[in-house]
This record gives sequence, structure tokens and C-alpha cells, in this order.
Amino acid sequence: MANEYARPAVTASSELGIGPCGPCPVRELAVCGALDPDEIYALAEIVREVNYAPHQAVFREGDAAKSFFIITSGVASVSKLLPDGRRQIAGFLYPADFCGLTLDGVYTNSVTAITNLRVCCLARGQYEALLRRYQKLEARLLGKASDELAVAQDQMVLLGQKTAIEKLGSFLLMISKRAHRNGQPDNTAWLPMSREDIGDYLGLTIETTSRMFTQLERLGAISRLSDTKIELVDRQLLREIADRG
Amino acid sequence: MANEYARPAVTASSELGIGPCGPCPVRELAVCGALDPDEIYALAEIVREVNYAPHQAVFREGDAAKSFFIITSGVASVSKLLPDGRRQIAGFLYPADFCGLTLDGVYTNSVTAITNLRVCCLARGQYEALLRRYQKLEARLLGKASDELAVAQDQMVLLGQKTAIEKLGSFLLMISKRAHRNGQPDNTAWLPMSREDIGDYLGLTIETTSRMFTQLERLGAISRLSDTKIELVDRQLLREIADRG
DNA sequence: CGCGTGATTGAACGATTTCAAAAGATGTGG
DNA sequence: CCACATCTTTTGAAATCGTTCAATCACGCG
Repeated sequence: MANEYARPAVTASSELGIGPCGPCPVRELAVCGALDPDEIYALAEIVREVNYAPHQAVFREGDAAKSFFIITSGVASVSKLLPDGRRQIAGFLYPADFCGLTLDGVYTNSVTAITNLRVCCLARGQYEALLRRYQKLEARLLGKASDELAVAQDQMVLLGQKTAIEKLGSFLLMISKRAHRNGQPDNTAWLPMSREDIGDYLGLTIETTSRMFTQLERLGAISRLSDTKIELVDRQLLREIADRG
Repeated sequence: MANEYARPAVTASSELGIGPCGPCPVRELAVCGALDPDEIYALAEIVREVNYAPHQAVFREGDAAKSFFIITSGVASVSKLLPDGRRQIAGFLYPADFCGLTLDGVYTNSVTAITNLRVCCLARGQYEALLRRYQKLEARLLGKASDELAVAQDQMVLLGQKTAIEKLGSFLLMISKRAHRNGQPDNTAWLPMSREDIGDYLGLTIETTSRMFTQLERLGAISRLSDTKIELVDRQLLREIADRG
């Protein structure tokens, strides 16, 4: 069933009259938002759209970096492995996020589809040429990168200093904030990723992650509508738990 | 005694015939390395050199971001605080590293001198103008930022997955690698930062950090010449410890 | 209906923290 | 130059939090 996607489906830009960027749902939010309509047209010439099924890899740590990607729909994880198999998820990618940026031509992390995923894919040489041509694109990318750096440092605080319940509380608040920013209700958190993914993101085991869900529910901070749907019942309480245990 | 530096000493560029960039020891390595000699001259017009004594803050999380900095000599820490005082050190800055990059005009972390520190300081407006003027400067900065992002993700693996002894082993290898890259012997690690700094960087308490030093020494991986000078006796062993416990 | 997978719960264990004290280093003033 | 005060690092013992191992539960699907 997942095999239907084993070879990602490709939609060449020429197949769509106006090109893939015309109907793009994240054009304004992504790096592309730096470009004017006519410049977008040049962009549309060189991008490919690619789909991935859950658990499929977009690329893997150590692979030659052939492309740069922008998520157009779905959710993906960014992860790194230790030699013995321990895994750290460095972050989750949502529409308008990018991945595959690298200095030396080798990916330093792996990106894997969690839900059905649609990405916009630019060959490395082409996107580098594009950056040189449109400086505002490079400026925007620098802005996004410095933003990511700030997020990464927040995650270091979480991983290095917070207790298990603080970690899960912070995570749920972060997810709901992100959903809110994208126009969804902010008292709900949709969790397309597994408990294992969440644990690997928070530096916890599956079991501890699960126990903290139960504990947050018992404290009245959240309510579990399903495994993947969490209601933030008492946002204020959750905030306090996230910062002070 | 530290008061001598309470108001950082400033050297205006005009006071030096050739300007502050002429004798700069890190010009080639830092972002500035992207510029040609005549362009450096324009840069020299707008930079100030500033000195800080140990423990002095270059800037603090939440401050209005007035400047962008490049370290020219000494070592500094990049840290973030939780409301209750817990602290995470996100990284250490060495010569040629930069700090103070921000999207929205507010610093998202604090930078503090560990040793005597000398930095090159650019007013925010001026460095933004400079970026717009010299695209290769922006390209280089993007390169450095994406590099930092990769380092940040390595640190997440360390914080989220590694045990105490793996953390300290990885830390010592990282420090010695960095020293080697700067032309120093790679079998020695100089640690200008306190045990508390190291602990806050690795997500450990002072006591655990200290115990892991003792344990690495007992295992024959390192030898302590002093609190701040560590010899990496068995690099291979240290590598194994760092990755597999 | 029964199987398989992912999530939850329980109990014992172990790594790291916490609390407390000793040992070393650094600096000051007599 | 030594004695004393202060600060940092190290060490020890007890407590805690999160993990590990094992079993049960819940859901989706053939």
C-alpha cells in the first residue's frame, strides 16, 4: 500500500498550464514569498513537485545533497542517528518550511514524511543560481535560517534543562501555537507523529512520554480526544507546567 | 578589578591609521573574508572594537539588538535562561565566530565573556546596509548560519540522547578539534570555562560533570594537567566512549 | 472474530541529581 | 611569606526521576 508511493510521483511543471507555483498554498509564507509574480514565473520553470507517503525518506543524512526542498503540504521530521541506532528528532517540518540547505553538498540530517507529504523540489545548482540572481531571496533565506537557529536554541533549553512533564507541556504549546499561526484553533493540538517520534524529539522514551500525557490529563491541563487529537483544556496551567514543572 | 572594564573600552577606527581591520587576526576566517581588500576598507570605516573582561555581558536575551558582533580574540558563551534561573549554554564562541544576528531586533540569547574578550562591533543598520551592498557577504553569512544550524542539531543529539560520560567525551573531542583547526595541538583541550559552564552546556550538574572527568581519567582516556588543561591521552578510546558510552 | 501494531500501565532498576562535606585553588592583608 | 577567607572543584551518601522490562489495553483491518 505504501508501495504505491515507493517511487515518488512527479509532476513536471510543464504539465500545469500556469505552473506549479500558481496554485501553491504556501507561496507567500515560504522563501518564495520574497519574489514578485513575474519572478515566481521563472521559479516555476525549474521546480518539480514530489509526493511522499508516510515513512518515506525525502533524503538521508550522508546522502549527496542534490536538491533543496520546500514543504507545500503535510508534516515531516528532521532527524539524526547515532551509530547504535539512537535517534534524535531535531524538528518537525510544516508547510512553508524548507530543508536540504547545506554548505558542502552532503545532507547533515534525514527528512522523513510523517503524513502524506508534498514538497517543491529545486535542483541544487539551480537554486544556488536563483539565490545569486535574486538577492532578496537570499536575504529571506538568511532570515528563515536565523529564525531556525533561535528555535534550535529553544530546543536545547528544553532538552538540557526541562523535566519530562515540562518537555511535553512545552511541546503541546508549541504545536498549538504553530497550528494557530496557520489559522487553526489554538486550543487543539493535532499530533500526526507517533509517540516514538515525540519521545525522540523530547529526549524521552515512549513510556515516559505516554505517562506524561496521562499526568497532564489528570492535572486537568489537557484532554485526549484521540491519540492524535489533544485539547488544551487549561492553557494557563499548561504554560505554568511547561516553565516551572 | 572587573570594574576597570565595566564600561567597555572602545577604540574608534579613526584612531588607527590603517583601521581596525588591517591587523585583524580573523579577517580571512570570519564573514569578512568574503570581501576584497578595498571593500574591507569600507568595512573598517564603520566597525568599532570593544573589549570585555571575564563575566561581562556583550548583550542579554531580550535586549534591543543594536549591534552585530564578530569575535576577534577570547572565548564567550551563548546562553538562555528559564524563568526560575536554570541556564542552558547553547554554544561557545571563538575568534571568527559571530553573534547578534536577529530577525526582529531583539536578541534571543545572551553572550557573555569567559576570558578577556575582544570583539568587532557593527551597528545594526550599518551591517544590514552592508549585506545589501555586498551580496557575497550575505552569501557567506548564510553559509555560516547553515553551518551553525548543523552544529546546533549535533548538540540536540548530545543533549537528547547521550549519557553523561558520552556527553563529556564528545565535548572534549569537539574542543580539541576546534583547537586543532586553529593550529594548536589536537591532543590537548584548553578549557577556559568553569565546570558550571560545561555542565550548563551538556545538560548536567557541576557534580556529575566533575565525576565524569574523574571517570574519563580513571579509564585512561584523558589526563588532567590542571582544571583548565586536559590531555587527550587515548583519542581512540575517547571517540568510542563519546559514541557508545 | 482474531491478529498486529501502537499506546498505556506497572514494578524494579539505575543513572543522575541533590544535599552535605572535604579538598584545592586563589587572593588579601598583616 | 604566611594565615585566613572565599570560591571552585571533587567526593560521598541518599533520594529522585526517568528508563527498562514486562504485561495489558485499544484500535484498525483482514
